[in-house]
Order: sequence, then C-alpha cells, then structure tokens
Amino acid sequence: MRARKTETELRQEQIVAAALDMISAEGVHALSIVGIAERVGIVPSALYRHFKGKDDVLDGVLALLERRLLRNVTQVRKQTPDALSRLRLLLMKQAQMLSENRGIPHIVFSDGIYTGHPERKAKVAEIMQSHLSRIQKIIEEGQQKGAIREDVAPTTASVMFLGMILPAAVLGNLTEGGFDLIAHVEKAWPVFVRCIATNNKSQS
Amino acid sequence: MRARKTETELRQEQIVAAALDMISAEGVHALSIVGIAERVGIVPSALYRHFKGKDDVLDGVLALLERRLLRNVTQVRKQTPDALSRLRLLLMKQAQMLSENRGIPHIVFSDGIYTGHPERKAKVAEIMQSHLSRIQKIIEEGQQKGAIREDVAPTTASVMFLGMILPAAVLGNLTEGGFDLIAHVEKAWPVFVRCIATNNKSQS
DNA sequence: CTATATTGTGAACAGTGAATCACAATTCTT
DNA sequence: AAGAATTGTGATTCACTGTTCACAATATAG
Repeated sequence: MRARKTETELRQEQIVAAALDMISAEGVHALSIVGIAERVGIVPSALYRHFKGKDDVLDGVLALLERRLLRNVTQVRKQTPDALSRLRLLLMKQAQMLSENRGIPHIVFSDGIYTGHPERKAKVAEIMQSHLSRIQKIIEEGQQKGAIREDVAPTTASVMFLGMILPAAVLGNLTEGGFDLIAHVEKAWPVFVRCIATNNKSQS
Repeated sequence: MRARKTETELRQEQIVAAALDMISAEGVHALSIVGIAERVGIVPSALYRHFKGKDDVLDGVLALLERRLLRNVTQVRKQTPDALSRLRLLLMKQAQMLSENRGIPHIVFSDGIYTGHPERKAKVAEIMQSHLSRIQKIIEEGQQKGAIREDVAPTTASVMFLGMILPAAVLGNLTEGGFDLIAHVEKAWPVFVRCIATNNKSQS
C-alpha cells in the first residue's frame, strides 16, 4: 500500500516522534531507519526525502528534548512566583514527562546517541547544563527572597534536584513500570525541602 | 605477531577488563569484538576460545560490576558501625569508583547492553535493586539506633542517596571531566545529611 | 622426548542496517 | 487540465560486525 503524500514539515515531526517512541520502547540501540519508517508508515528510502540521514534524525530528537525541557521551566515560572513551589511543580512535570516518555533518560545516558560524534555529545551536555542553570536560577531567586538556605550552593542543589528524579526514572525503566516514579517523587520532595528550605517556612 | 598462549581463566579476566575499559572510553555502543581483541592483543576469532560470544562477554562485565558494588558495601560495613558514617564512606567510594571507571553508568543506563535481551535487562535491574536494598538496610539500622529520622522511608532515602551521585556521574561523563564528581559529592553530603539525620546529632 | 590438548591465526561467511538511485505516483501551480 | 515540483517505492550497493572453521603454533602431560 502506498503512503499518502505528506508535506515535509509534518513528516519531520512524525519521524522525530516515531524515533522518540522507538527509543522509549526499545532503546537507542534499537533505533533504526527501518523501524522509524515502519512506524510512520512509509518505506525506509522515503525517509531520506525529509532527513539527510540517521544523524539528522537524532539531531531532531535532541532538539525536541531541548524544547520540552525549556517549556516545562517557563510554564512553571508563569504558574507561581515562589521558588519552592516552582521547584515542586517542575519536579511533578518532569516526573510526568519521564513516566510518559521513558526514552528520555536513554537519550541523555545512552552513549549510542553520540558515540563517535563529539559535537552531538557536546550538544547533549549543553542541553543538560542549560536545564541545570535554569533550575539554579530559580534556587538563587529563592535564596534572595529568603525561602532557600544561603549555605547550599545553587549548583549543588540543582544537581541534587535532578538526583531526585533521575535514578528513579532509570529504575522505572529497568523494571518496566515496577517502580512508581510519581509516588517516589512525592515522597522524596518533603525530604528534599528539608535539605534546602529555611526552617522558618513550613511546607505541607 | 603471535600472542602468547595464555590460560582461559586469565584471558577471560583480561577480556572483561578490556570490555569495561572500552565502554568507559567510547560507550557500550562502540563495544566490538574486534576492539576488545585488539586491546587484549589477540585476534578476534581467538576470543571465542574463552567466551561463547559477545553476549557472554557482556554477562561477564555485569558480573564484574555486581562484585564491585557488593565489595564496596561490605568494606564500608567493616570500617565503621555508624550508619551516617557508613553512608558517607560509601558515597566517597562510589564517587571514586565512578570517576575512575566512567563506563559504569553506561552499563546501567545504556540500553545497548540489553536491547532484545529481557533476561539481561532483568539482571541489571536485579543488580541495582540488590545494591539499593543494601543501602536501605544501612538506613534502617540507622533509624533503629536513632541516627536517622523515622519519617523518611528507607526506600526513598536509598534512591535519593543514589541521586546524589548518579546525575553527577552522568554530567562528568558528558563534559568529559569538566564536572568534578568528587567535589560535588563533598558539597552534597552535608546537605543530604540534613534531609535524613535527626537534629540532635551534628555532622562536621 | 613425544603425544595430546589447548590456544592463536587468517580467511571466509552471513546477517544487518544505512544510504543511493532511477522511476512511479501524487499534489500543487498557473 | 498540463506541466512541474514534491513525495513514495523497490532494488541495489556498501560497509560493518559477529561468528565459524580448518589449520598452525605452543604449552602440558606421561
């Protein structure tokens, strides 16, 4: 059966989405042009009408990840001005995102996406560091307003914030849902708050 | 040049070590029989005298990882009876281990090691969970002795403990040493202690 | 020292997956 | 509606990698 002719822009989105899905399901290592094409409903060679090659697709996936991370933070900033609330909201959003799309940790951790591609490795590093610096900024603002202790380095705190969700996401992956990511995050949050919040503020 | 004839047992160790080195350097994705053979100093086909195939080698790497994780915990248990001190020591050992052997996170995270091998994925999950339950046990003992707060679930605390080191290790990997793992861990530790320790105990 | 088992070697095989290309079908333009 | 541009298809090529096998070299046993 012949696939319906579809404009490149839409196909590109479909292809990147299919790639991300495939990574979520089977990992970066199992990502293949054939597999992507099947999911999109076209023939492998047709994919080359829309992307220069596999590398190009991977770059697209990376760009998607970057947009999503940025979007989460900006949304959270709009929803509340309080630093701790922002962090809590962000944590929940991340947990949601990671439990829906389990491929994301693979993108960051799995080497398969950047072995032999130093520039892409640098790109991944840049994405992570940008994300961290956004978290860091929220923390710094919280310190200025007195909600967050001054004696914790914002950098350290931001990495620890990641640490609340990242190992949990990996466990969720490994056990294929045998580990409840959301539940963990909800338990971990009050503990984390005690690490960084000033005592004069109580958090339910 | 011909490689010296060496008994299987020794060769197996060499091969597993070479595989781990290779993973550290270039990632699981770049792990190849040819590469391993080169590092060991034999020809690819000779490797099959000592391992049934690539899968067998990967199982060997996993077993090595398992032994090392277990060893760290047992060593720490011998060195001190105090729960918080044990955790601190363990944290440092892990940091040391991860900064020396950067391939380890890849083994756990990279899908390349278990795509299409459900049994190996289960094995990795088991290794991680065993390790977590050991940490958990230390925490529970600390709670009984009153050093660790009762209101933090040991499971949550153990995952958070992992979270102190794991994202840092990944960042270290991504930036190729641009992120000081040891330094982060030393800063994060006192913050973490505040999360879980009872207030009546002060930790320098 | 000789026989046997063990280990190493090179060549060849097979499967996989990315990429290319000429050609066909479809959509868009005018 | 006719021509041009775009998109889809199937066949094919190419490189890579894991694996096997007959044979050679080396260590070990009796």
